[in-house]
Amino acid sequence: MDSLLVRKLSHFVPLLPAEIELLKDMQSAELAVRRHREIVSEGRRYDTLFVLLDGFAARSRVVGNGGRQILNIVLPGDFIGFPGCFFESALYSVSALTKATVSRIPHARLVALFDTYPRLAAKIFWSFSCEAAMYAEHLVDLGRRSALERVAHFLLELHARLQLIGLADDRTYQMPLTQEQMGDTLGLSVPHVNRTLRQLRDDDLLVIEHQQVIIKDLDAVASLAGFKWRYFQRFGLPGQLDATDEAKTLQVVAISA
Amino acid sequence: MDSLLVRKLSHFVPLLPAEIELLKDMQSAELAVRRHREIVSEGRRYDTLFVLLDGFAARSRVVGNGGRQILNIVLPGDFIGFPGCFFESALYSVSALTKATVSRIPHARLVALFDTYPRLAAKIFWSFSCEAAMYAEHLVDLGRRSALERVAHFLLELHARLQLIGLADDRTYQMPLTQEQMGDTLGLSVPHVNRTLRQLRDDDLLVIEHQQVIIKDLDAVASLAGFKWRYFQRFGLPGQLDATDEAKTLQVVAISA
DNA sequence: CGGTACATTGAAGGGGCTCAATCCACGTGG
DNA sequence: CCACGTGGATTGAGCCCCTTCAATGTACCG
Repeated sequence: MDSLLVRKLSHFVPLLPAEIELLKDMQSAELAVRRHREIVSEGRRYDTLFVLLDGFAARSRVVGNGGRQILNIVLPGDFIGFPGCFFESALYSVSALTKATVSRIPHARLVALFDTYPRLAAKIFWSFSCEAAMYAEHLVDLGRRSALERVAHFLLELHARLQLIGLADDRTYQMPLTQEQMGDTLGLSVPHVNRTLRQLRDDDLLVIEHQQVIIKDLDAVASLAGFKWRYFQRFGLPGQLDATDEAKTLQVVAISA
Repeated sequence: MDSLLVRKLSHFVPLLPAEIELLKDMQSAELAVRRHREIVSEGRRYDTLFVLLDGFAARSRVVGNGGRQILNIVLPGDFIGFPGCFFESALYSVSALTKATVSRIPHARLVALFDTYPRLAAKIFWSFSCEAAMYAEHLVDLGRRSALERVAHFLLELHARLQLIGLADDRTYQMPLTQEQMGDTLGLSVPHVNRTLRQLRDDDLLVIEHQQVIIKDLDAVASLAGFKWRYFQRFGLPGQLDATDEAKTLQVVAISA
């Protein structure tokens, strides 16, 4: 069975068999990370990319006055290291929200990929674009949506992302975040997150119990949140980078090598 | 003289002379865009990247209830098209805030770059990382900063970015945004932007008059806003991709090929 | 059994919004 | 040359969403 990384990437860009092999080959042995432990620390140098194989993690920044902003939630199959990994030192911390396992991809391997297998490098970078699009969506959330819309939108996005990797079924999924962590991602205080969840529950739209999200009325929640699929659409690359075009790809590799 | 694009890119990653030539060559003739005109429209397919050569532009999204969120301000030398250009249809609109001129880079040229000149492609993608980092910073703004901090931080960031391309001097720069546009980027209402600017003025920290920002007390504003350079640092690629180290670079290619 | 982590609820206050009026600079046509 | 229209800045009054502070409840764990 394919790894979650492969499964997620192929949702966006078709992967050649050789590329799947290469992805597998690039990763180190699995590495266990304990809950609350930092995988990447803000301000520190680091020269490896990670892939989250299992568990939840959060990319975050602490701000002067003691507050904290979670930039995004990292799910299994996601890369850890963009965009910070391209700077002198990490711009943000990434810490495990649950027990997690990761594998490492040495930075040098990624760089080398540009020479040896540019098309795979391109595909990986495209997945980074997807991540940037999620940031942008999050921006709209914080800038222009009410607390109710934010919470609803957040939970729907998580649902959609988890479904993509087979970790959520139709209406429910496990969601290990505390209300404090939700508040930190949505720019809300803990009590208000709580009240907002209560309202969703009272309105029979959505319940969280025992870390399980149960969406009672998907359409209503989606319309309340203004949720659209957007960045989950497939990439649009007419003809190019297409898995059915293997001959051409291999030829290119030969030339550039 | 080098173009602004080259000048900006070289701040982050060293460019080889051949790469500079190539960048120049990839761009179409200049294209004039009138104020308020959309360069890219949300939801529409489009298959070219743009480079903003002159003027200001904004990447934005309209939300259900009539509001609008500006995701970031596009300055001369910036690419237009990330991350939206990698999706079926544009995720956001980009519209000119002033009279502007752009040049086009056909999407196909960029894709081809991965085969013909992967290292330049890599550098361009690295500049996209920088953009993603700005999104993240903007997230912290909206999530965890007060109106006063937001406005101050925003104006300092613009100042720093404009200095990078030689469009701002020590303490002043031209800033063509209306208060409404500032409000749309900072998630604030027009009256409140106004009151906040007034406060900055009353405290002798910063003035805007005739579309000119005058920073009276840079240190005070910076500390108020918690402004740090962060994503303006150079990229940290020890040895690799370094223009002064071409021999080693080639060696890496040879090994990994 | 006490301790810790987290959820829940209440009361009070404030930061920022909405609504609305006014002002100002500028361009345009009569 | 002036009247008018328009886009934008400015200011005020009232209110509401969300925060802060604080207390209580509850599950789990050593």
